[in-house]
Amino acid sequence: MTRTKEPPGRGRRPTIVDVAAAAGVSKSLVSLALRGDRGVSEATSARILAAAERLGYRSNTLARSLVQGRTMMLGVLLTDLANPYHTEVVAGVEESADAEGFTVLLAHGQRDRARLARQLDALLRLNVDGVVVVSSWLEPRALADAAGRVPVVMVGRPEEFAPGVDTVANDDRAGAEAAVRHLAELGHERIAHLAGSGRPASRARRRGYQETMRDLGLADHATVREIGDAPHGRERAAGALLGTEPTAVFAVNDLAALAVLDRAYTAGTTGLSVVGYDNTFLAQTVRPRLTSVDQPRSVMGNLAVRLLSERMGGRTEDRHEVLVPRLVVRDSTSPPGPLAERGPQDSSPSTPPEGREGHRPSRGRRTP
Amino acid sequence: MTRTKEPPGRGRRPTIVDVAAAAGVSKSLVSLALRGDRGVSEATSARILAAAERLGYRSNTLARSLVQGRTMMLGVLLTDLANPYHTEVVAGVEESADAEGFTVLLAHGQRDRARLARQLDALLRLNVDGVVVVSSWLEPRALADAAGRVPVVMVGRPEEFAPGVDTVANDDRAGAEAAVRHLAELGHERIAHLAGSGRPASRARRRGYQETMRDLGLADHATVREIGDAPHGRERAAGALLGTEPTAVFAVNDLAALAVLDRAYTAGTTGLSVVGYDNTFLAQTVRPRLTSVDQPRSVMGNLAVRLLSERMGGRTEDRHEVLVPRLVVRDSTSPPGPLAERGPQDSSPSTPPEGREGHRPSRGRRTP
DNA sequence: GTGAAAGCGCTAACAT
DNA sequence: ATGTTAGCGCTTTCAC
Repeated sequence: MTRTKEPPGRGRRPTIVDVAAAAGVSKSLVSLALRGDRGVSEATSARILAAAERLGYRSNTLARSLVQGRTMMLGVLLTDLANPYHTEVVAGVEESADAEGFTVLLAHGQRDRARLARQLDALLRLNVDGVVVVSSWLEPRALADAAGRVPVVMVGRPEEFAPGVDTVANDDRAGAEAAVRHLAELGHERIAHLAGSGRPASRARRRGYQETMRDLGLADHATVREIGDAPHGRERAAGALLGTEPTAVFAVNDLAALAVLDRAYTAGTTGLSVVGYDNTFLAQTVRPRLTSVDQPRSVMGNLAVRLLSERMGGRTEDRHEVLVPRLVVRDSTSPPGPLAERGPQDSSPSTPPEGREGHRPSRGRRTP
Repeated sequence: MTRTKEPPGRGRRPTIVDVAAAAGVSKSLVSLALRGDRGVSEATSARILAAAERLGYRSNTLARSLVQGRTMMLGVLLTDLANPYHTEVVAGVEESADAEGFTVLLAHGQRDRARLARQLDALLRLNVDGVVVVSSWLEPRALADAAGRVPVVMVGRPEEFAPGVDTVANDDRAGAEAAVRHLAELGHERIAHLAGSGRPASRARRRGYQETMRDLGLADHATVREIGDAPHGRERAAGALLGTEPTAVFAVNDLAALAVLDRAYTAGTTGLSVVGYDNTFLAQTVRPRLTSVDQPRSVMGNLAVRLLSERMGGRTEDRHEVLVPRLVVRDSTSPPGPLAERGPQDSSPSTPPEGREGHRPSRGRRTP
């Protein structure tokens, strides 16, 4: 029996049944017409659409998803909203998701494993059709667990590969190597490294630094300081590193690079070269503009969605994509020597202050 | 009849019915036990929980929400993921939402009105219980529309108040005034303004600038350049502004302030004072550290959630909260004169390089 | 071309 | 304390 149980007054939102009543048809027809199923006569279809419009009808995603068993939603779980690296990956995800007709929902877990797990759970309960995890903080266990229910891809370097979870990462080792080689080519020998703590990506960069120093015969000059958890850990470690009197520093990321420049400035040190990592917008915003290793963030986001669709399409073997980073050279690196400090120099607004490229991007792929 | 229609094999996720079958009880009992309803005997409850655990059961939010008529989800719609001002507001929203048991879903609309509207629509179709819009780009029309279905609060200065929509904003006029007065107190007279284009917040800051200049008897020195839409619009406008030879600049936001410093540096200008707005982390990251007007972002986020709960609690009159910003003084402002340039100076890591406060935060409230 | 009926997974009366 | 029954709003056979 198709009827309205109460006048569709303020508060109750119109349902398909209300539209049906208003148009004088059955609710099945409304459902069909609304999704443009041809097989509904022009006339009725028009009548139905008009009624829907008039009532301000909007489909209830919950109800539809419940019956269809899929939501056309992709969940993105991220650790750090404040990190431009992460948000640019998200932009890539959104771009591809849009193209495939998915709606993207973001969940933010902070740097808190428990919270991250809760947010992931919330996404799963919502029955998103796939999840992109932009974080290496989530425990492999939780990740694998989620992958048992829905396609999951993680962007970033995992502590260990979780079965069923695809990954997209950049080659941190190669990025570190490019940074160190750039400095060595400029003539630096005393190249120090300001390292991150613990996370897999940091470790890989550090390893890349050390191996490259060794390969270049500069192993004796290798010096590492690790950023601690304490407040101002970055500045403190940077200060300690400068105490060893390097002529150049490869920093684990752009913020660390800024801390080095900050300490150098404070100490009156001059002519120090610094390379960052991630090539966030900071790198082109601060003075001196930062030489930095760029990861192809939006490509990584695109790729994540592609991997998800492949899984939905039935792929079962795990896939681990590794993209090649490229060095972007700007003003924070120059040959060693006390004269290296730069004075004012024009970079007119009509010539965008972009860096010269070092490496060309390319892609590696491997399937264990 | 409680039975499983097919073996809960790989692929089909276990439902409450599966758990019921496994525990040998009815599905209602499972529902009750799962939500810890006392009124279920210890023994059965334990049996049910065990079965659920064993099957890896997780409730289906879709189904629950459909019947309950609410989702315990809050939607946050934001314009610009890359803007730290926005993300810090979001952090405030998350904090309060967590405390009230809501899950927060973020939707990202870019700076695109159409996309923004689509994302809002997606949130509504999901039946979120409330929406926080962190953006002043969405059309008042769409906003009011949404407010007709669910509580909506917008954070930011609206083009016009949309009926049914609460707002939370900072007093841009007062912030601008604080900035200009600070510069005047330092002895500046030739204080110029690098203005934003169009948006209500920019307009209010510009007005604040002009009125304060007038009040200080400096109207004759008031000079404004507006940032255009062209690429490098910021740098171009900053350059033009410097052409008028001000001794100080009040910039519409931190990025604009950086553009001014950049142009000044390039031109070899020395001793220029610059004040930014928003006090993003950039302000304390770059050299010189930026004097900037701070908005109480997390408080704004908290407040947004409070307004939402009030609406859910039945409030019907609109509410428009206006928070008072405060000036944070750092190194980019000093008395006028060519000698004002700063050399290296210690700010040891043990003394956090925080700014001295100008104004104290406080709160205004108004209900039309 | 259109309508009736069954159900998605869950909760919430209402029985027993 | 436990089971039965009716939906939530929608899609989807399957008749007419």
